[in-house]
Amino acid sequence: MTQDKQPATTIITIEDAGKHVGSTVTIRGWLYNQRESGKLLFPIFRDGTGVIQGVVSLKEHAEAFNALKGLPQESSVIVTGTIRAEARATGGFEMHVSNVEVVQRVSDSEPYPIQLKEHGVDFLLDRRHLWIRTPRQAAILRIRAEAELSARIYMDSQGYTLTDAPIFTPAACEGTSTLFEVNYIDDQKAYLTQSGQLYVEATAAALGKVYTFGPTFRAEKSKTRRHLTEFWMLEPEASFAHLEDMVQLGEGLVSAVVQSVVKNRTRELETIQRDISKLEKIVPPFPRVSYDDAIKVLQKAGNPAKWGDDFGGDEETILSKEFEKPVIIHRYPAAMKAFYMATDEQRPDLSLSFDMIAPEGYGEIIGGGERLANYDTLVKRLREHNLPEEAFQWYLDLRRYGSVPHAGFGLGLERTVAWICGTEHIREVIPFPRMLYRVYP
RNA sequence: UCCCCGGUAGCUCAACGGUAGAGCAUUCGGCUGUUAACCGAAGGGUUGCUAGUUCGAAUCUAGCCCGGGGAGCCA
Repeated sequence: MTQDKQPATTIITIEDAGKHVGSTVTIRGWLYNQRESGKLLFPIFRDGTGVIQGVVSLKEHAEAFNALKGLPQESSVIVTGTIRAEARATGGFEMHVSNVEVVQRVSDSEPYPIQLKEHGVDFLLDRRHLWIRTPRQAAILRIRAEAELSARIYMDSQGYTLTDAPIFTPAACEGTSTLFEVNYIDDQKAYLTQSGQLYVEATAAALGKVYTFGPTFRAEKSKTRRHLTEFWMLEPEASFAHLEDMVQLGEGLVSAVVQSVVKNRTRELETIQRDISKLEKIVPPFPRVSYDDAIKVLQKAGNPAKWGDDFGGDEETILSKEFEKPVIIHRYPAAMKAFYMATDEQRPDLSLSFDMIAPEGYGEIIGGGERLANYDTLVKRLREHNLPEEAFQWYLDLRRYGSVPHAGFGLGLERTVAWICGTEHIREVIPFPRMLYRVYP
């Protein structure tokens, strides 16, 4: 390793440029774009924290001018100059460049493929490793990071302990979704987890209030803007908790995440031109609608839904359009929910379940509810769902040894962040999306 | 798995039965305040693949491949 050359001036990040007006400073980054006007150049630099326009004249700084003239896009540079407030520059500041060190010059014969104009989705996804350099994508990834951080801070503040769930699992957690099968050691088969839920039920019985936060895999052949084959899920579980406890935790969590992004990532929200006023309204309580009532709302809106139907994208969109906040739909028919869901004592045809539907048509971001605590009922359900009982013996142990009422939910990180960012597609909110028919790069 | 839509220059698209084009990008030239700068010039194509219809196919037909959106399923 060779030591970087130490410039004589202070090294700053572009996001802090405004604090250095009048000073001569150094920025380390990349040439994002450049315009020419005779003996003036207007390079735009980016460093990951933002972009800033530079200006350099041949007359004043011939060496810097010649270093930048014709320099291909995305060449890496260390530039030194004076920061000035400048209304004509986007961002309000610009750097009068006096010195340029080219770290790596991009080849003229292989120019940087991503231009500042529009590209097709396929083209961009094939170059996702470069696409994330654009200001919009970088801002989205910072918002995702804020969402993850604030979610963990909130969960811990509520007394929940993070207990990581395994990625390799012996069998289906729910039996409904398609699993990725992998070869384990010595001809054994294992499956990539499709939910940490069963494991978090075990850790809840050990630690009380817990959650898991990690990747989840679904081999569903879903080709929509709301689906990934690999996505991140936060799953709380609490012993002695009931449906209403989880509804309150869910709205508290979602509100905390949204408000943290609004507060700490304002600049990024502006970069992606998100309407912040819509996010500021996301505070508890969220509207609650029973499944029974949701059917009535749908029928009123002219939707052909009838009792017993599950909600698809259209139905979710109709329901979410009724409110400015996420809406909680609770007590779905038991028949459409997973085998481990508890039922309502008053109405055995209903499950003690809830979904949270994001506003603006972003779909279900939370699904959860109260779990079946009774051993005999659970065994009966396993058989009804044709699930391999051997693989679930450890899970049944949780009902053999001190079973208690407990509840939890799963929050889909990408759908939540896609809604917060207002992105067209969920693939933009994860650094390297894994989708049906796409595992590159 | 099913249903729709698409595949033409590096990129975004036009041409819809009669010699394959534009803008951007690239290269060269011009310009001292540009905002996806602008002006001028040049290079750049086996129209996804394979058959077929036709005097003639980017264009019509069939099959296949690849991608996008949606349904089902789900976060």
